[in-house]
Amino acid sequence: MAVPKPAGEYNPVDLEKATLSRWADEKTFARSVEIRQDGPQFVFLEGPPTANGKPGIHHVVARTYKDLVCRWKTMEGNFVKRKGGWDTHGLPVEIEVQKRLNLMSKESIEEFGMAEFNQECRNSVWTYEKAWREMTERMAYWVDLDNPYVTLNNNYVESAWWALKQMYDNGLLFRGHKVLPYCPQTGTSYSSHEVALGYKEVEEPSVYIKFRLSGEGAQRFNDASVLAWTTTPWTLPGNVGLAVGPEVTYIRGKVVQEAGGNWQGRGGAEVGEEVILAKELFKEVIRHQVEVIEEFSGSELVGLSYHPLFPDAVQRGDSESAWTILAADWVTTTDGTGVVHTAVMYGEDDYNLGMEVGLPAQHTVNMEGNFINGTHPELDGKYVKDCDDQILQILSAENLLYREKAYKHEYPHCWRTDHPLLYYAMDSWFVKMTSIKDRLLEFNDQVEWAPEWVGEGRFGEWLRNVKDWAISRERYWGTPLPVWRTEDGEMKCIGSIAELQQEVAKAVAAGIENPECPDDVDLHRPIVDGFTLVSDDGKPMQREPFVMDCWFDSGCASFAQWHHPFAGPEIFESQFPIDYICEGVDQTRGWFYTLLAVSASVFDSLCYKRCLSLGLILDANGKKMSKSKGNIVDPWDHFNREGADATRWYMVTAGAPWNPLKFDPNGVRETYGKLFLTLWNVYKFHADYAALDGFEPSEKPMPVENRTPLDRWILSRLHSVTLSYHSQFVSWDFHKAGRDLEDFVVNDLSNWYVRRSRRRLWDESANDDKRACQHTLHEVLITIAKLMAPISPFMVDEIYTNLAGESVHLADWPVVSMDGGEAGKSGEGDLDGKIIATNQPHLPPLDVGLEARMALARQLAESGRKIRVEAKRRQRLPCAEGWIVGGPDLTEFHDLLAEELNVEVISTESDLDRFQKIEIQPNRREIGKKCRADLPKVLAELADIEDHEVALADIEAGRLVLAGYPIELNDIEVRRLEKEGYAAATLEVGSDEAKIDVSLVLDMSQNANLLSKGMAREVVRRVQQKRKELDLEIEDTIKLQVWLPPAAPEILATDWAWLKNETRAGEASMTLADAPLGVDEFSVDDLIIKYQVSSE
RNA sequence: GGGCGGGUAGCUUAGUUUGGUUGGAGCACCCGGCUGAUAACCGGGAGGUCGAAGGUUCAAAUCCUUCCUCGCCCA
Repeated sequence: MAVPKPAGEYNPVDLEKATLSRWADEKTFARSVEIRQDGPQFVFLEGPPTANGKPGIHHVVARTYKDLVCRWKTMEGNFVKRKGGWDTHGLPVEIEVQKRLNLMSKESIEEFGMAEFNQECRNSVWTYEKAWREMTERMAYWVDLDNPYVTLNNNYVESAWWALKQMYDNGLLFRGHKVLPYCPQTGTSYSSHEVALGYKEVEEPSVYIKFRLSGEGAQRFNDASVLAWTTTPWTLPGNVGLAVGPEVTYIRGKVVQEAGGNWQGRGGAEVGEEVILAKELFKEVIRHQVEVIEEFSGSELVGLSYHPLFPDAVQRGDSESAWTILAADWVTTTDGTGVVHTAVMYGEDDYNLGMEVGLPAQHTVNMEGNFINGTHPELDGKYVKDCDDQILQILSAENLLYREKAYKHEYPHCWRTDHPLLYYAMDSWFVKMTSIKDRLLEFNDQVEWAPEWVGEGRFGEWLRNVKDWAISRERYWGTPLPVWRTEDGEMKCIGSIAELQQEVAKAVAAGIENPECPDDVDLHRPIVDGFTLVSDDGKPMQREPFVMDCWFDSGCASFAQWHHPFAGPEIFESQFPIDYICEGVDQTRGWFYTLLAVSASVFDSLCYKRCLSLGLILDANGKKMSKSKGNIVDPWDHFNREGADATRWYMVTAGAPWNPLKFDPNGVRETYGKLFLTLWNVYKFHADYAALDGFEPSEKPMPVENRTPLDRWILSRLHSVTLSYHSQFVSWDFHKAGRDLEDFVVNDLSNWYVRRSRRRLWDESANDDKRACQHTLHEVLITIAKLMAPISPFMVDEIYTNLAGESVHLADWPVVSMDGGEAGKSGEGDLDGKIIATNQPHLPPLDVGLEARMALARQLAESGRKIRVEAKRRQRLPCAEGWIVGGPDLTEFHDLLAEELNVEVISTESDLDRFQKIEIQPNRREIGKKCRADLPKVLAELADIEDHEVALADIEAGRLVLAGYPIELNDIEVRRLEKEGYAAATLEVGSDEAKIDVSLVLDMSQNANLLSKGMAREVVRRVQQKRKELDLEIEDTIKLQVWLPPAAPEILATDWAWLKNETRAGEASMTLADAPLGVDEFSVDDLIIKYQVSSE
């Protein structure tokens, strides 16, 4: 350590840039990690962002929480590796490229060339890498971006292949059909994560269709029609079944009258026509007068056949069950007709039912979203969503439509192209998550979630309803699915490059031609598609033409970042499972899930032990930030104005991390002005005087117990605040920690300690008190720097480096871990001054009594000012005497209070009655317990008591009974009120059990001595103001003339001498003569005082 | 439609677990004071149907019920 340099002015942008280059020069990040390499591992995993989107303020929020925990854990002595990562595959990348090159269909991509297309994707992935890097560095997120994991790298892909092979070997990977939300524009089905991005409210036709019974059913039910309901008319050509609830009650009704004049839309029914539907929905659906002919249960309908709506659309094949009524227990009567139209290929329930009973599984819609030729002459080749009207027209013309009406509901849309998705049965690959659901739930129970309700509620709920994970995508840019298949369905899953090479060699040996498969073969399409493997019985095997859900990629990050298992077990084993991850709450079903899904299915293990789930970031009006609304906050606006420190501190203290953050640019401004400027000025005050005085921090300081109460107080406060800050960190309450620390810096340190200490440092001669103050400030600043370093790493590093000679990020956390975890003693309560040992070797002595007494002294100072205002006694006119009545001994603060309150002498007065009388107040909590409903009566009688002294004596003697209830001491509170003639205020201190009244009484009398002092202060105040206006240096002397009016109180010699000294007036005169024109003047107590200041 | 979280002053929020005197702060506003104290500080004022209604209770921001509303997630 060395004598600190003067601080200079605070310019956050310059300071932060200089700090960044110092960190770069001194390799501070790397060193901060290396010096802890023998410490315990704290494993962090970076959730990989995609670099083909511009980073925004919400990324700064997430990165702040990642960074602060890693920095904190590092300072605690842990070895915290921080490998960066990039998510580089997936649909968003493809869409971006497709838009740019105008390749909006799969055909056009293939025409363009898959290899070329993927090359474009590979390049596009890095579009904003520079912007990300700059943002990351500027905000001081310490993460290793020079050796990041990248999901497109061969090593990464190979690890992902390995993981998939594990799943395959564990029997978790299977091929099937699945009805998925599908976008014909992008040619892709979507995972639930993606679908979730595009729900929109839309109004669509909802229709009731008449299905005419045929055969036996027609006879039994007199040619009635079964009514079914749908909101997707385009699925009607694919109808092959109707589902009813076997337990549900249905009716058959006969139309007996024409519809009324208020019939809307197409459709209808003729008199004499008969319809069947659920009894419960009958009134809601039927708009004709109808005679109910019979009631029966759904099971009576099961097995009956009906006439297909579009007879040519689907071939019956060998299906017996096609166009019959089927039983399904999931049919409800909450909406529709109690009869569910079933189109096997276009609904999940439909598909499952169809598979169960053997309905024909035939598409009526192709992959482009158009009706297949042969469906219906008017529909063939048309985009299904454009056909709603036409379909209704066709059905209406054949009298198969009963009613149509508009229906508003949430419907999923493509999150990229905004087109409505079609539920569509597709070839797909799945991971059988349903079979490991119990393990997922067990692992989740072991995760420490912040906040808890995300883990228990949202995530737990998701896991309890877990579905098999559809991991294949009919796309180009992604990790290829490493499965090869013969035409008749034999399969092989490849788990490494070496295995691929072996299999290729085997195929070549079997006479199948293959390209080279070198060690660095690119594990992407179309290269891997080019390999044809061979099955055990010699048949060629082609790769399944899918890539994997890019969420599978990032779900592999915990091990694929280390190229596990190909890189050997050491690194992986030391870095798994993860201690801490942190992302937005939107990752609950995203990354939080896929990490667990992969680790559970590959390692049968949890993946992360702690997960901080962050709230969304909203704009200042509470609206979600989005490009389209134009309410995006650019982090650089703040980096370049208030600095990254203030931006980070604001984000952390604006609310709990898991709550939505309304990002208010004014809040950043406030944080800058309040915390950072204040702290800088405290630091500047210390550093400037330290430099001036040649303060050497390493010299032996005065023992704390010998320092002034003010010093001991701020040091004890530092201890208390540090402990509670630490325990708030431990319980994830970073926002509370930050707010408390901010309060400490602004109120305790700056507004009280420094303000009360200024004069100590102004003294030019060397003395012990000044040295003690320097050491105290030094120690406080050092510890504050350490505490703030994780949240806002710049300014405190400048402070710490100047004061301690090295970067704060190499320093140790000031709190050492304790067994009980009881870290946060607030220092309240114990007024008698017991010092509580906390076994914290790096913190100064804790003295909770001193803290409590100082808190009281400060309250008294506030009271004193209030007394003056109420008594209209100006602050600069001293009072002769003041008394503190009651409470603990505050002798140690009497001088301080006298100065604060401008009172000549403060003393303790034990004779309460000299100033005060007592008053009895009810303790409602206590009386309420015993009196219950009679409380108001008791209170009324209590209020009627006139002589409180007597009443108190009665209570003490057990004689007082109110409304029939004996009143005891703990039923009341005794208050003290000041007698008239004194200006006074009373405070209540202490906790419920031991409440004490403390009063401050001021003597309001005046005399010549007081008036002289008061007048001297008035003059000093104006002269100082003038000195400032004249821009004089503090040490400059002045020439001063004062002209007093004859009625003014005399300024006594001692006060005049004090005045000259205070204002550094070398030459000074004071007369009662008339002043010349043009000099300065002020008025006080209706007197005009004139003065002139000039520099000497 | 279901789950979760929120709704407290013009704005940002504490307090709600464990009911108890007059719901606390900060920003902004108004008045006053103080200052060789920094984009300061201190005192006072104004500003609250604590989302609404009902219930429990002597007593509800706090507990219960229903509803409204916003957000997220799911369907």
